[in-house]
Formats: sequence, C-alpha cells, structure tokens
Amino acid sequence: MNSLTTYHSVAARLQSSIHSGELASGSKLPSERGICEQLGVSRVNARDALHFLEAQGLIYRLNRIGWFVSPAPFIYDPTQTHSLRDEARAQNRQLETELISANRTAAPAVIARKLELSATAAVLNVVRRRSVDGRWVLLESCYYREEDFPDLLSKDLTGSLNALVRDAYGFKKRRQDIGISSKPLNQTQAQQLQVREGSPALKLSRDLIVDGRCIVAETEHWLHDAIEMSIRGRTTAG
Amino acid sequence: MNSLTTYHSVAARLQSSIHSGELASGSKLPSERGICEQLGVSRVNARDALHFLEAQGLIYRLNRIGWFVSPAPFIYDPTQTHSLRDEARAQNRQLETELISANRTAAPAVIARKLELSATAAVLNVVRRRSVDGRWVLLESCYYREEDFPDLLSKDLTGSLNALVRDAYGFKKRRQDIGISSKPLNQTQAQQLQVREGSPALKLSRDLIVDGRCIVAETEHWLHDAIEMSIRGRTTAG
DNA sequence: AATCTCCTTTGGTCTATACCAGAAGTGGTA
DNA sequence: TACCACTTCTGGTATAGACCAAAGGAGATT
Repeated sequence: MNSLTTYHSVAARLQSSIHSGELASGSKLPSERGICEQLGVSRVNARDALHFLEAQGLIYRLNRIGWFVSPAPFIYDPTQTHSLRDEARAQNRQLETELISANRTAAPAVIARKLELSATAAVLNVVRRRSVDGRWVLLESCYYREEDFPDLLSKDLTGSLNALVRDAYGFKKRRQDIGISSKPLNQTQAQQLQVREGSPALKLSRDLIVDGRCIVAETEHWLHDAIEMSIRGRTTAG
Repeated sequence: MNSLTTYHSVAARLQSSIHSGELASGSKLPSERGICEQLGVSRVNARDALHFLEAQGLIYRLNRIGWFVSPAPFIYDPTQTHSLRDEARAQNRQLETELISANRTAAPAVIARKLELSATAAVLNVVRRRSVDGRWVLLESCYYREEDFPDLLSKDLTGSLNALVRDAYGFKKRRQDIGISSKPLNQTQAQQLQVREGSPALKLSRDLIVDGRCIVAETEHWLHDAIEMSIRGRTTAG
C-alpha cells in the first residue's frame, strides 16, 4: 500500500507540526478528542497516531492530563561516575532530585544474590526520582550492603550518591558493571514519574564492585524518550 | 481500582502460561480471535493484552503470522569487539548472518558528518541482518570511508567485519564511541526483521575512531526483547 | 518435486459509541 | 487568601462489528 493509513497521516501531521516548531518542545498537544474534531478521524485513529509518536520518542503523556512534545533527550554516559547534576548543567538542563524513601529493608532475591547476602538479609535501600527541566524522567533504587555503609541513612541522600561512596566511605578503587535493557514501567514506577503504567522505559542496572565484591546494586528506570546514552570508548589495540 | 482491568487479566493469564512452561519459549500463542473466544473478551482487550506483554519483552509477533513467546534475550556487550557469532556460541545460541546489500552509495547527512566527508561524498555501505536461533533480531548498517577500505566490497562480508577492519586493513589501534537509545523500527527495517513497523527496538550506534578520525560508522537495530546489554567496567580510582 | 491457484488464517485498520476515573479548573464561602 | 465542592476535561477501558491485506496451507497440475 503506497498511501498512508489514516493514523499514519494523523501522526505525520502532528510530527510535521513538531518539526516546524508550530508545536514547541514541552508544549501540550491538542486533546485526543480535539484531534478527532480537527482532523475528522475516529478516536481510535487519533490514539493510534499518538501512541505511534510516543513510541518514536517524539511525545510523552502525563497520566490523564494530556500529551506533550518531548524535549531533546538528556545525553548520558552510564559508565561515567560524575555527578548527574553537573552533567545536566553542562547540557543547559536542570536536574532536580527528590528522595522518595531511605530505609533498611529485606533484600529482594536478585539484590541479595548480587550483594552475596543470605535470602533474609537486610540491606539499605535509597529510592529517588529525578527531573530534567521539571519533568520526572528517572526513578532510581539503590541497595547498599549494611556493613559497608554504616550510618548511610543519616547522610544527605539527595546529592551524588557516588560521591558518598567514594568520599564518605572511602571506596575509591572500584569497578562498575552495567546492564541495559528495554523495560516498561510497572504501576508503582509509572506513578512516581507521573506517567501511565507500561510507559516505555530503559532499565539500567549498575553493580559497584570493590575487591571483587558487589557492595552497591543500583537500578535506574529512565523514560525512554528522555535519554540518549553515549559511551566514549578508550583506545584499544585488540 | 484494586481489581485488574480486563486486558490486564488477559495479560496475566497469558503471562502465567508462559512462566509455568505451558507456553514454551518460541512457541506460538493462540490467535487473537482464539483468545477472544477462549476468554470471552473483546478483540480490543485481547490485542491490548498482547501489546502489553510485547512491551514487557515477553512475546513478539511475526507480521501477520502470529504471536510467539520470546526466548531469553541474547547477552551482548556492545563495547567489546569479538565476534558476535562466538559470543552466541558461548551462550548456546546460534547466530546466522545474511548480507542484504553491499554497495557504494551517497552518504546520508549524519554519516557524512561523522566520517568527515562532504555532503555529496560516496561511502561503502554494508547492510546485514542477523538471526538468533532462527529469528531475525538485528539489522545492521555499516558505512566505511572509501579511501580507508579499498576493495572492501569484494571481500567476504558475512563474517566478522571487525576482524576485517583489524586484520585485512590493519586498523589495530582504535577506539569505539557508542550511542544507545530506544527507537522503534521504521517500515523498511521492520520488513527485514519480519515484524510490524513500529516494533520496539534498541538502536545502537558505533563509531570507530582511528587517530582521532572516524573511519567506520555503524548502526545496529535490535528487537528490544532479543537483547540485554551487559557492560563490564574496568577498575578505576576516580 | 516444483509450481501455481485458491482458500483460510492471521494481524491490521477502522467505525461509532459509551462509560470510567483521575486531574485540573472554577466559583463560592469562610 | 485558602479551602471546598462541583464541574469539566482528559486519557483509559470496553463493546461489537466490519473490512483489508499479507502470509501460509492445501490441493491440483505439470
């Protein structure tokens, strides 16, 4: 079929408005019913078009509030350890951090394995969400071996946790193993980032290894349109 | 709302069948209309449930053929350079490669910039698709600076292109810069991997830098459920 | 055995409508 | 000015049905 289907046409119209600047970054799109009326299409077609653009990373939705034009993604090197806030500042973005919870809790099985703890061991868990330019885009959950991080929960947990690990606890010589996969948000995660359950996201796991032992296990869930990973390699002769 | 919505229930039923082994990895799910009849739900609910599971990476579809249970993802370190085929063998997987095209072509603007070529310069382009255990999961497109790779198109392009770069062309000391983002497949890409346009995928770009110059620009599109990236860091003191 | 034709099955697209429930807006009141 | 109640707006969920078009299967033919 050479001609576009209806929802493709609707998507193309909206995309064109975005690229032309008529719909600026961060601005709200017409409502679903508004699109139906303006373009004379059914609501299913309007929704399919919006879902298509969402999958492309061009728009995002706030749950039951509306659809918005996605800003440019945040450029992020997950293998680096410097402060995310500094990274954002370098990109003319503004990063804010909100501590959601910090407590001593039973380790989930996966975390217990990574931290080489028994199934019933306790760990220290810090959960934070972060916004870029006012939009919640990242939910992070960090698990710490209690014995390696005494008094962790009494420290300022809204700054660079990496800096804490290095400076306050002295773990200077360490390695990070990183996992990256596509993983939509579950209901709890979605609620924290003000989006719908099932919203597309990238899951990033980071294990901090010191002397061959994993002492911190971290999971980051990034809204998929908000991030672009960029890893600068090092010269090898292999 | 504490109770599940209808399509969530349908998804939960299917997911339970998958986890119990009743629906084995790689096996075909009941058709959409079959699910409607069996569970007494509308086709919209059946489809929503399937889309939900697809987003989770649990199932995949072959275009107009049916839905299938996703096998375990292939574990892939994009920062390493050894042969994908060897990597697959190490994971008891079977990787096949099919050359789609290899030709001298005008460089797309993005590629021209990376390779530091003028807008009208020609490059050598190699396009391949790769399957894991018989399922097309990866579409890769590599662009080479013509002057750095004379006679490239007359070589065997179904093996390790990395090995070619290193051994046949002598570029031993090099660096790779990698980009990772979430990017669904366009119509052409989807067709090559036998899936529907818009299927969720991870886009991986890799620039090969030698003596400060980019000599190869590569793009890989992986079906999102078929891959899990795992990057082993190196010990730093930072 | 290979090819061709026809039929069936499959997901894709579309229509119109209705109702739910969360979020915000508005106006009134203290 | 702050709070509350109500309304409106928003996306979410669901129904029933129809038709399209690609892919494969089956049977016939060469």
